[in-house]
Amino acid sequence: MESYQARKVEEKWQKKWLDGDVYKVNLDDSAEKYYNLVMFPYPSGDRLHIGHWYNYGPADSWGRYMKMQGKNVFQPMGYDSFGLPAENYAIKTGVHPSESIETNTAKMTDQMSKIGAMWNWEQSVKTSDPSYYKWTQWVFLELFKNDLAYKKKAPVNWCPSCKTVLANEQVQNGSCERCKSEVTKRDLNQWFFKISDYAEKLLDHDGLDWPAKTVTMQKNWIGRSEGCNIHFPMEEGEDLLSCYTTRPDTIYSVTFIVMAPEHPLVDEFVKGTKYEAEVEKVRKEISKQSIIERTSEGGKNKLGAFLGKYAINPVNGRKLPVYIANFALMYGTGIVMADAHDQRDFEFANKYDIPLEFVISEDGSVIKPEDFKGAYTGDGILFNSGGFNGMNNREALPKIVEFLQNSGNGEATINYKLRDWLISRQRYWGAPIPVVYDPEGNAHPVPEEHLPWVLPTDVDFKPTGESPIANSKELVERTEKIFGKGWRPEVDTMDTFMCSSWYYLRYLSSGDEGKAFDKEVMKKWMPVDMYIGGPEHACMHLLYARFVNMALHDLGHIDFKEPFKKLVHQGMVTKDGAKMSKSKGNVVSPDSFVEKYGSDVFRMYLMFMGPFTAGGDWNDKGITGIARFVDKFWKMVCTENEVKDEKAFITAIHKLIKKMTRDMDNMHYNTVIAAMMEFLNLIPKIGMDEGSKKVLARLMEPIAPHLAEECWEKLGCKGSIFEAGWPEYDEALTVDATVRLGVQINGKVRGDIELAKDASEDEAVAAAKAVENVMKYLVEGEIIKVIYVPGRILGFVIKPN
RNA sequence: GCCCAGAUGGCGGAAUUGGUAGACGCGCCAGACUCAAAAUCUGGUUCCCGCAAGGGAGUGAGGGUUCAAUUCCCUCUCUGGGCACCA
Repeated sequence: MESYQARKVEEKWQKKWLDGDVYKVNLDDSAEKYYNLVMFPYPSGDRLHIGHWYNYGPADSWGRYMKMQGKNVFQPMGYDSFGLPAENYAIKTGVHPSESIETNTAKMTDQMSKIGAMWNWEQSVKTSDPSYYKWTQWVFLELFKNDLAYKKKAPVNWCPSCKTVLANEQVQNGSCERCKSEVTKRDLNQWFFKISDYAEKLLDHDGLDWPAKTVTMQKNWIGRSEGCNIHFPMEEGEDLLSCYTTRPDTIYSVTFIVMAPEHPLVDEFVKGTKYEAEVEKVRKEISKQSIIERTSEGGKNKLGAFLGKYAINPVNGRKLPVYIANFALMYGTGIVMADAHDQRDFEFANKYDIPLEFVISEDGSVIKPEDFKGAYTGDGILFNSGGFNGMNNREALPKIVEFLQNSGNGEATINYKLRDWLISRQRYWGAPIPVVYDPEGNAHPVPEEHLPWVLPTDVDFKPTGESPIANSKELVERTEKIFGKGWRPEVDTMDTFMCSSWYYLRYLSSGDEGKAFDKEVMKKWMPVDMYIGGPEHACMHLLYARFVNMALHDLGHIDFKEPFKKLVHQGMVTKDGAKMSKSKGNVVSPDSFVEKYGSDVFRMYLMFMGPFTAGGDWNDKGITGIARFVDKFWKMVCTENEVKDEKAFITAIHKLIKKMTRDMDNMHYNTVIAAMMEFLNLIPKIGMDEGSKKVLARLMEPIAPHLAEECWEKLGCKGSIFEAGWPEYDEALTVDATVRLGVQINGKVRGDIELAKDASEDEAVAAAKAVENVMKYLVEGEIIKVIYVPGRILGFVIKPN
């Protein structure tokens, strides 16, 4: 018998699928909709790597499983084609990105079709197409017009290698998320989105079926903290220093104040005084510190300077010297009350000889900082705290807030770590920010009729740190022609995360150039039912997309708040337990394996390696097991066979459907495949029924689509396998007539017995006593307890004689 | 430092609500076919003792609850991920 010819078969079906309309979607179909979305790739010139396959293969299997259940599945695919990868590739090869994007996406589309996935290419998008970024610009303008976008001069993250600014989310451990270079700070005039306005809404994940870990990561990133602003009057003058604290219970211990070096009041305080020179010097030193030095690692090196001013503690009148300090950030109010109950303050005070006082101790007895090596950060009983003496500090906390509030010296406040989203980029290959400036320098939106506000081509796109399109004559001429002499265009482009924050809506427009998206179609199709992609996007893309979606909702454009109902992250494929990387030289390239075994086998082996969300370890030889299985399956279909044991066969097939259904529901593809293997191993014993071959083919459809179709055809079936759908099982038929169960004596297995599934305890005990090895132990003592769990276990507890 | 996830044979990994640990696959061993090899097929394969029947140990380490623990509780070690001077 001929072995399964994977390549020939797959080529045949891929052609049929591309030419036919089985996989085309009718968005108006009345069947239950299912929006199955995978994070789209950026197009590179390279072949698909194993990560692509691990993402797209199993995701397609999920879509097929939904389609087998009769749902109208929408499974689009497109390209995140603006951005650094495409631009860097263009710089390297000298080919203009707009050209390389065309060739690379065409190549990639071809490869992705060879996975044998049912992508809806008719609804594809490319974020760098003017017909797409026209609407990205429209979204920007909607935010701008509604006060959710603004331009501001601020110290921002700068990547010296990428020569552009980065959003906070793109800085990881002080390094650029993309190129790993160390990020520095620069004062620049940049565009921001007010994502911080949405902090509270973004914290709410109710109704979302997301991994708990991702939700936690977003919550930590947003960083809500409840505290209190306390106002300290200056010794001289009218200024009030407002300090944010989560520990108002330590207010009586405050002995000094620290301010962020960037705080605008610092200049006011030292200008023209004898402290100015020293403060300037220290500030310069701090500004030279990298983010890492100033934050995590620099924790040991406290640095600051006295401003020559004093504030007054409103609760006890103490005179508090005011300092700048490197550890004080522009978070909260940028001013911090400092005391001996905080480790950082404690270290700073020791370095600069500032007095310290405790107000909390374990039992309320008076303790002195001089007797301690570090801060007292624990809880306890208050002392030297006016009317709050003797109280537990945590119980006193709300009362102190109330006291401050009543005396006008403070109020409860909530702070978030989430900062506004910086979207300007000083790079060429991105959507131009659709803003122009009048001769006075005021920003104006480019009216919608002039969208797309196209990216000029008459520039050198190599990054210099200045925006490349600043040198475009065409852009300036265009601006002056439309708006008048002296008007100037914005020359920064948008963060590509902006492009990808709404693409799932654009897919549903079917490329309509007249509007961003179709309200009616969206009403039916959104939110996305299943979103599959890497966990690295937890605090970037997934946060931005939720924000943009919520903003569009609040502006009345769409009627759903959350874009992604269910989210799943695929795991990582490793080689010998290690991350694959070019530098380690342990990268597995899919091509040769796909060439040799076919796409079904390759996809199935990836799914077989481990649970989808956990990933797995690639083994060059392991894939042969799947190849053998596919061949075995094909031969089983081609061989005439008959059932040898009717009862056992029926039970086995119903059990198989049940197990595969349950494991498919949970994306446990590894055990789905194992179940089918087990069934095939059973056939020599129980036989195989001709009619049931069709059932097996249907079960294989999601995980090995080419093979399934070929078998379907071979078995003489007409029409799409999807019309037959996913097989159903009868629960009553999944139960074996007899069960084998272990017999335990004092917790140790001493034998096993075969019983009718509903055997009584007496029958079970009788059967057990017939087992010689069981009896051997039973006679050694007196049975004091029998545990019988039908179908599971029979246990004896005996007391030795 | 804080938070989360995990640790099971030579390897990847299975194990409904606590109920015969090691499914399935790789690898390995033996056999069949072959002049031979590959491919394929059959059997075996957690470790230790034993010809076998069987016994002992065993799911990162140590304790606990239970007739029974990979599963529940406590302590610890290691690995991966995230956050990190956020007052």
